[in-house]
Amino acid sequence: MKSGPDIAMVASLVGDPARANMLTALLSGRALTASELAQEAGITPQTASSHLAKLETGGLIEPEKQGRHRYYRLTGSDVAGVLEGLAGLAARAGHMRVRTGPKDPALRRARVCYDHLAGDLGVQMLDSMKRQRLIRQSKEAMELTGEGKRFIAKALQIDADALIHPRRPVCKACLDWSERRHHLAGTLGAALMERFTELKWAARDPTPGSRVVNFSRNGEKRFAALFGTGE
Amino acid sequence: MKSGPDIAMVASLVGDPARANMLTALLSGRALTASELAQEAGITPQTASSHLAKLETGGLIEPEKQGRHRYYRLTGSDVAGVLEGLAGLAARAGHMRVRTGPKDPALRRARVCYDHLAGDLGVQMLDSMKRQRLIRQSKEAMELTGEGKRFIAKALQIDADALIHPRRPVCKACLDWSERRHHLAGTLGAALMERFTELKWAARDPTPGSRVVNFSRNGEKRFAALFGTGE
DNA sequence: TTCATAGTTCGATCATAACCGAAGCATAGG
DNA sequence: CCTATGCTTCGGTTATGATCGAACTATGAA
Repeated sequence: MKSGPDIAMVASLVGDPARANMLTALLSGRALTASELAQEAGITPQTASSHLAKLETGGLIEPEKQGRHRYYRLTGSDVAGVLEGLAGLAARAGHMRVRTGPKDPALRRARVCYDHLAGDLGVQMLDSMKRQRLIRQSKEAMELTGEGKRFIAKALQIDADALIHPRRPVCKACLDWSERRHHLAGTLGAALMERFTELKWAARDPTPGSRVVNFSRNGEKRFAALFGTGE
Repeated sequence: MKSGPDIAMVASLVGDPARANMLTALLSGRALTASELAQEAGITPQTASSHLAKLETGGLIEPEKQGRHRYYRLTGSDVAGVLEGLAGLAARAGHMRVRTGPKDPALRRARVCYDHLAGDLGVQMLDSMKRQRLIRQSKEAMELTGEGKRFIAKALQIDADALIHPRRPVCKACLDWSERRHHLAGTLGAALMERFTELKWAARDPTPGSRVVNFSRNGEKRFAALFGTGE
């Protein structure tokens, strides 16, 4: 009787708190070992192993053997997209996890969303780029303008032509769960994030599963000079 | 320790097969009564009532009382988007539901995806519109061209300016799980689907939770004349 | 070789939640 | 009023699956 993809199968994989914690940790875009993920989820390695096997056969993550470690990563950005979508629904319904930790404000200010910048600063950046006409939003379409291309070349040494990718857009709006507005994804979003870390304006928090991005004093100033809100 | 939206909460709601069936039925865009949804999921009304209450407090569906009936609908197209995303992941991993029913081929040919056309014909239509330069896809951006505006006005009496909506794009690519390619969503996609039914080219299958779209003989011919593949 | 660490498999326990029968409200229509 | 229908609440049963202890395999280091 029933046909079509078995969405309950996939959703139930994400529906377990331990697995959801693991997947959220992997949203950082980094590959993590089985034990790191176990710690992240607050469970023993045995239990984690069982969960990871399920996630793997479910096609959500893929392993990479390296010595005696097994590194796991998300199988693609489409998985990340669905996870972010679920986060959006949860945030909209006001279903936050109760234990709000000390890192929460930092997470809301700046975090990595798979491979690009999200949070308050991420939203600010996209806003500013639109205001400065570096990005044009016509209807739903987002595009880097000529001025935008010159801007990223001059200020950040990013070649716009190098951003073109067969399977991924240059500019893409990504809904930010903490701000409930859009930030910039796509190859441009990824390139900018990479540039910020290269320039040491910002660095990912070193703790394994963390998505927090810490801006240096100088980096924050430079960032504000380019994308500041106080015009 | 943990912070952020509770994605496990939402995902586990979708993760139960009975609830997933209900949600999939609601993907048709129609509002369905509690008993229709119970039948759709193959469970008794008591059980369904409990599930529906959970989905409601989870913010995925909303009720509307009408006499002694309670009609339920999805709370928004963002919910539909996440459900389609999950379907995409399931299809990619090859996790189809085993019981492939007789309606399956019809479902793959043409179905409604919330409020627009999906399936083989939906993908064909978008392809054809691009080929005819009615829609231009620059990088990731999709836009209705001038020629496209004239075309929909002349052939289908759709006013392009009336499609502009503050919170919804005109053209939007939506991943099709059965074809693994994009079809057309957005206000234009919805308007086209509406036009097809008004013109009696196509009609939704009358059985409650069905997403199947049946084209009439004449409708299929007219559709092919506009968006046919055999050029 | 021996030891330590990373990860898995097995078995048993235990809690959650899906399910239905029966009874209880509410609305519509006589 | 009474009756039928749509839906919900309550209680008890049952099954699934998350969890961990213990034992096992594999890789690397000494």
